Amino acid sequence: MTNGKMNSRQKILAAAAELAGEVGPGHLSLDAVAQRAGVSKGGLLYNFPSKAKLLEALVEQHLSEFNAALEAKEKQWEGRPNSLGAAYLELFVTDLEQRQPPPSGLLAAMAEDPGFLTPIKRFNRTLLDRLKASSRNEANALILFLALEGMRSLRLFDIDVLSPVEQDAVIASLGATLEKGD
Amino acid sequence: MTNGKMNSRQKILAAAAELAGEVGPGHLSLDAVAQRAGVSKGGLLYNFPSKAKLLEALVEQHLSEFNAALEAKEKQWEGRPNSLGAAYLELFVTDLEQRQPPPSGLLAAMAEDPGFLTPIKRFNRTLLDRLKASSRNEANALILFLALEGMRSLRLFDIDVLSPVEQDAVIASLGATLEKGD
DNA sequence: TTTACTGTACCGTCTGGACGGTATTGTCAA
DNA sequence: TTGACAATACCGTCCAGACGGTACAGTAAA
Repeated sequence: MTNGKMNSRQKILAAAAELAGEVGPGHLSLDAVAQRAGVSKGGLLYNFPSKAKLLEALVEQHLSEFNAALEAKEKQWEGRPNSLGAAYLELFVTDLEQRQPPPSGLLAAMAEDPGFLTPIKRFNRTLLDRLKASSRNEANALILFLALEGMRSLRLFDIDVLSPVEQDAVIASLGATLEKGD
Repeated sequence: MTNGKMNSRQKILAAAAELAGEVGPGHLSLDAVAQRAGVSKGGLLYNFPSKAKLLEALVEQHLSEFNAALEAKEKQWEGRPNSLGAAYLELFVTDLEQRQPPPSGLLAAMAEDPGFLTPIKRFNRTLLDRLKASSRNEANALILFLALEGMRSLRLFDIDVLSPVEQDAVIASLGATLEKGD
């Protein structure tokens, strides 16, 4: 489990995500990733046989990290009504507090081929279904989902226009709707 | 205004947006754009001296088209409270009905350099300010903005997960909030 | 004569990826 | 215990092609 391979893969993935943010999503090159990861190009291609596989892994990693964080938050709200909605909302709050850098790896994958985002589509669909199932008011579940998706995309593009005060207002308002039992 | 230059420019812009959707945002090449537009490469570079200028124009075009459409809708709702919010919402409805293709040009610009999106940031900020000003409930204005932004980004990435029924529910719910005078 | 191109040739650079090595560790029969 | 070989995890180099951009001569309309 804790073999050398894991380590190299992780370093490469991290380097790729980091570089994507620096050079622009469409300018991620294998050479640069290898260099940043402290690995030769041959080594990179050993771990990821093609650029496509690397980008695919970048999307997968983002998804699994997001999912893990969401499940962790959900446990904290266990039992309460609409724990998923609360967890999803809470995840955003902590993300904002911790000033997480935007997941530029996603943009790099999309620049290469939007098809790389289909796993995200699937994930979002099941997330939305679960959100609807655990809420009494369907429209509110949809709007919660969309509003957070909106914030997410604004941050992803680095064109976030909401002030911290406004962000708090949005979160408070969505949270209030949640607590009314919807 | 309707001189020959405009025509070539328009053809090039249209070809670029079209191609970006076909080959992927990060694979837009000047050669291919020129060919698609029925223009020589020299001609393309005569109209847009560099790739950066072309992408810049792509973003500008999108913005001005969006703005024009929004102003047109706003006139229809003139006088009524929160006419801007209603217009913005309505714009989405007609966009959905007409099954407008996603503006892939934006993605191509972003793939090259996210900085190309700063005009959109400015636009969004003023839009949000106006939305807040014309609404009595600030939080509702923010959520309207974000929810529509969410739908927009999902469509942009072509990972829209909402069924038509769900879309209608969202629009109806946002519209109802609007009519309550918020 | 100017404007708005066309057409072609070309240059320098970057990129994905193939390929042939190599060091280390593991396996296993004699 | 040892010698033969195999698998793992890389390294370093090379290359064909694509790309942005330049240069320049020609042309047809206004």
